[in-house]
Amino acid sequence: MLSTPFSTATSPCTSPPPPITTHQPPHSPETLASLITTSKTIKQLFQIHAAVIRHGFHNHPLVNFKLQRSYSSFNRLHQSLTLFNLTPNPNVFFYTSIIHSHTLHNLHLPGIKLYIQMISQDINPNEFTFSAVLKGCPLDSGKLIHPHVIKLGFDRNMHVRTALVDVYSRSGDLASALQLFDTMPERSLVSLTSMITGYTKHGDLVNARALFDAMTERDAVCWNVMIGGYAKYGKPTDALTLFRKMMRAKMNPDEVTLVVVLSACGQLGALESGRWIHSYLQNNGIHVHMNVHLGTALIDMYSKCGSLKDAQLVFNKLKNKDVIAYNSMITAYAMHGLSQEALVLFRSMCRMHTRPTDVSLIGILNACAHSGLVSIGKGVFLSMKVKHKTEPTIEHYGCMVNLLGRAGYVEQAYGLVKNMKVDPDPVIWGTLLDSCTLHRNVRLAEEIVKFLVDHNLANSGTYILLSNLYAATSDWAGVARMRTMMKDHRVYKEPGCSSIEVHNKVHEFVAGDMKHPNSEKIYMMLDEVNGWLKDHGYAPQTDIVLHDFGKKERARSLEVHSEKLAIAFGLISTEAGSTIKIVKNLRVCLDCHEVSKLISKITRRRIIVRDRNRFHLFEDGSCSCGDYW
DNA sequence: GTAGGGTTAG
Repeated sequence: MLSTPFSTATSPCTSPPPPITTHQPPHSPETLASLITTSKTIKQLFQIHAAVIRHGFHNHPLVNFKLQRSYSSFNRLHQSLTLFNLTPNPNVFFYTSIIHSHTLHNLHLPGIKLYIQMISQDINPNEFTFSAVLKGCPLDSGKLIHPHVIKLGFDRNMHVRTALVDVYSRSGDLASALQLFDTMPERSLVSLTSMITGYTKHGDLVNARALFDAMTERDAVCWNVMIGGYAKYGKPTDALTLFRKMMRAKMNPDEVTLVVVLSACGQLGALESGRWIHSYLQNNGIHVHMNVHLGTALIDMYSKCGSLKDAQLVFNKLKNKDVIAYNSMITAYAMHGLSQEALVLFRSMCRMHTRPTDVSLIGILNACAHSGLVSIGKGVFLSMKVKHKTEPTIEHYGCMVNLLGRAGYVEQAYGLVKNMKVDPDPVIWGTLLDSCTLHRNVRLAEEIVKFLVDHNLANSGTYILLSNLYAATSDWAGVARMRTMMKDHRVYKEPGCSSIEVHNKVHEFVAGDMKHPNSEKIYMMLDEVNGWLKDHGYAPQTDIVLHDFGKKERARSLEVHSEKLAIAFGLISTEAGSTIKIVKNLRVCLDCHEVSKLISKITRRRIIVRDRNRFHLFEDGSCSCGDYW
């Protein structure tokens, strides 16, 4: 235990201060001030602070100021604030610095309170103060401070103006942001980046890209914003394309670039590209195990690309694991159906005094859902409030509804939805209807759909799910009714889409796709596969199709599900015996699941499919999900 | 002596 100058201000310091090598008289305020600035560890700072007190310089303005700043830079905001409060008549420097420290810790409201305190003490803020208080501050506070900026004439200052642009653009008031941006005395790289960030944060990638393309100079930060924008808004292919452009432009990627690119790789299931980044890190002397951001991004990428082993390797080597790193690994186990491993890791995380967050609990509940661990899941859910001090959110309820519904307790799940403290959302109704389909519970499904329609809560998913249920029970008249209703309400089914990465390139397929350059060969392969399946006595399952086709046509439409096209392409374009990895946007359908099992047996290939919810590893005729998904 | 833009988990 370190003795700090705060707890033992008058007790002797146990270790001597570092040797003094300047020609300043020993322990002059100037020497101490420069020692504070150069201290490398919090321990050194404590020692110097003790020396300051011993020599009676604790009221020296410069020394005091530097101590305040240093504590803050070592993440000791509390100590920094104590010093500030002990400072008699703090001037604008003290105020600006302590406000900035709060801002950096995302404590905007206390920062704004200090700003108000400063004004009430008749200390005039300057351009530095405004930059500090506006950085990252919420829109309503920003709007209150904006007139002060104008009144004191700092709105032409580059830093202050940029901070204002940032306040508005971050909060989505892009019109105000743009107005401030367009009337700037001059644009800077930073102000442009802030504007681009505003666009990307609100999904306007087109305007963001237009500004980005028009830039005359670019640094890593603005590349990161643009690439990250694509990654976040479901355009991972564009993110990777832009990243390659960045490399061609000889701009060195930094840690943030690689984190967002890894996220894009994960979304795409682009393992080869992800591995390339991992090698890049190793070749450039970046120690992944020392960097929790990159480590976590790699865990997430490997897990989403189906390489759980690699995710575990990175996780095990990772030093200073934080809750996000744990959550990534717990989620990885859950997605791969390894529920016990997820639970074990969760418990060991709690033992290491890392407090679980709502995401950890979502991970655990999903892990239970993927293995039908009903009573464990119920236990976790009930303990959330007491043990983990977390109020269940709609997402936790969603997990529980999924867990109960999948396991066959559909009525219990419905009861939970009716009695929960939060308003049900379309996702939770969808989950419930999905369970009705799985367990062929037409009566409850119709009751739910009637409720949704009566309360104006029905959406495209509602009709699709009920339609699937009618199809599953061969009620083709019901399917037809749904189709008419969907046409009347102009709702369309989200098209199924599967992708596969071959030789560093991602190929996408939608159902019945003929657009791929190798289409002819793919369909020939598919015919061959269908022949094998027939030889193995497989009859296509015709009950999950949405369309009211005749039996033969229904079989035909199943044959060309996007997933089968991707597998067929994988079979013709990868080495015999190698693993085929598919990523798809919807859940695996029953027929594709059966077919994948058989193909894995017939071709002796491992097939890994990542669907909307989890992984399926098909090997030698069976699936890692144990047919429970 | 004080200032503006970017990061990971569901």
